[in-house]
Amino acid sequence: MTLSMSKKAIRPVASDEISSALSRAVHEHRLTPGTKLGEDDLSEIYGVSRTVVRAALQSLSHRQIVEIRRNRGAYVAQPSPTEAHEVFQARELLEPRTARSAALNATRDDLEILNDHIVQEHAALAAGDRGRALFLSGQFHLEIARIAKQQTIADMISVLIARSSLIIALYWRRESALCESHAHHALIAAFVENNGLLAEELMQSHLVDL
Amino acid sequence: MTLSMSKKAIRPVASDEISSALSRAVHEHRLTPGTKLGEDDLSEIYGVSRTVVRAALQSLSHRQIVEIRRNRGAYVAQPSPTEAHEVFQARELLEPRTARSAALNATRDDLEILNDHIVQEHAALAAGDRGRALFLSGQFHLEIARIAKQQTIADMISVLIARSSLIIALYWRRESALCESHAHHALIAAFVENNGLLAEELMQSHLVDL
DNA sequence: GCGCACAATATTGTATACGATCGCGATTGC
DNA sequence: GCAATCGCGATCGTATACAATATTGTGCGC
Repeated sequence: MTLSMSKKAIRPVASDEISSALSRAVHEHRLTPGTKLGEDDLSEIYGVSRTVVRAALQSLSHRQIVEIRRNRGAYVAQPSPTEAHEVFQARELLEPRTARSAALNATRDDLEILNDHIVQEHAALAAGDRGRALFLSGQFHLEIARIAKQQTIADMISVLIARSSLIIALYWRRESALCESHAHHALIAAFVENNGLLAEELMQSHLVDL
Repeated sequence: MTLSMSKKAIRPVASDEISSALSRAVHEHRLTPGTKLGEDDLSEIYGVSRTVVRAALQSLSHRQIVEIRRNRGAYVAQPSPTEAHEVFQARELLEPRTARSAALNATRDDLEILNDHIVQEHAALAAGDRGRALFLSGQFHLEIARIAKQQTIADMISVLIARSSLIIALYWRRESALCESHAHHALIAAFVENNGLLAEELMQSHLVDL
């Protein structure tokens, strides 16, 4: 508790510390779909009042990471199969073309960052931290949207990635986190030679794989 | 006050009554970009406490309709030119393909609804209610996403349309609301004959026009 | 006359308190 | 013995109160 107090003193920032913490927990599959997120519990855990917890939960609910049922509380969302299809169809609409733009915009620094993502992902996988690997894999896609200098699209992709993580938690069976690495490597290769069309096609087939 | 109490009794629903009311006001250009939305003012106007007003404002801020500056208050968003481009690029990515799906899915009832939208839009325009015409024009696009049975994409388009309304309020000069009607009519025609490719192209050029 | 500093005011951020609603379990009637 | 209902506990929704921060107005000094 002393710790949380000191952290709060250091950080005059807002309540979305909590929402991003929860978001990350969902990304890393530390919170599984259907988990109840009681307001009192969270306010106890984070050492703040229910007011700020509610704000965080509402934020997550807008991003469809949690579902708020009136007078029932907040639960980690459980996307239906229909929603799952919708999410990946949306990603197929957004990401390939964004990858093309990114391939044309990518600077040397950008490539460095992307490579770093993959390195960290491998490290996490080697350490057995599958959740963190999954999170980094999502951040890789998000980074591409950022490189394409499309903040608006990046925001949309960000929520789609979060929902994808939930979908994976619900409907995934195979341990096919490895094949992704290859796809990501191939994407970077396309970026290196500024091959927009190739990047677009690679992203397309990468998404179809899922 | 008795009135508001009874209304509250009738409606057990939540606080997003306020957020949708504000959203609509923005859509219809009754609230212009940069307008300050004071919490006390709104709570007075709607006869509720600041708590619920804050929730509504946060909701709108997540949809980027209002911008919340810490300890400064909430203001109707003022999209930068960069953001404006991003919004329309995102719409160009999403809407043409969605229109194609919609053209293939559209039932007779759907066409009825779309026609009704246009009729109402013309009526509003004839009545000089340009704001309402603009709102209905946006709803037309949203309806297409609904017809395509893509709720996820529809949600994204919904926020893009809202932001488009802000962009129009900021950067529009010509009174070219008329040409839209023609484009929408042409889209319906493509829907009638289930011509997906035509619908996609029409939507594409329609968006490029803006 | 202008600028800066300080105080007063207003507005937002956070916490707490109270009322409403839902779920669950025990009790009672059939 | 089973089921339905009533009551209790828990949790959420809303309002209000308090604290922190920004803004504005005023007065003093230069």
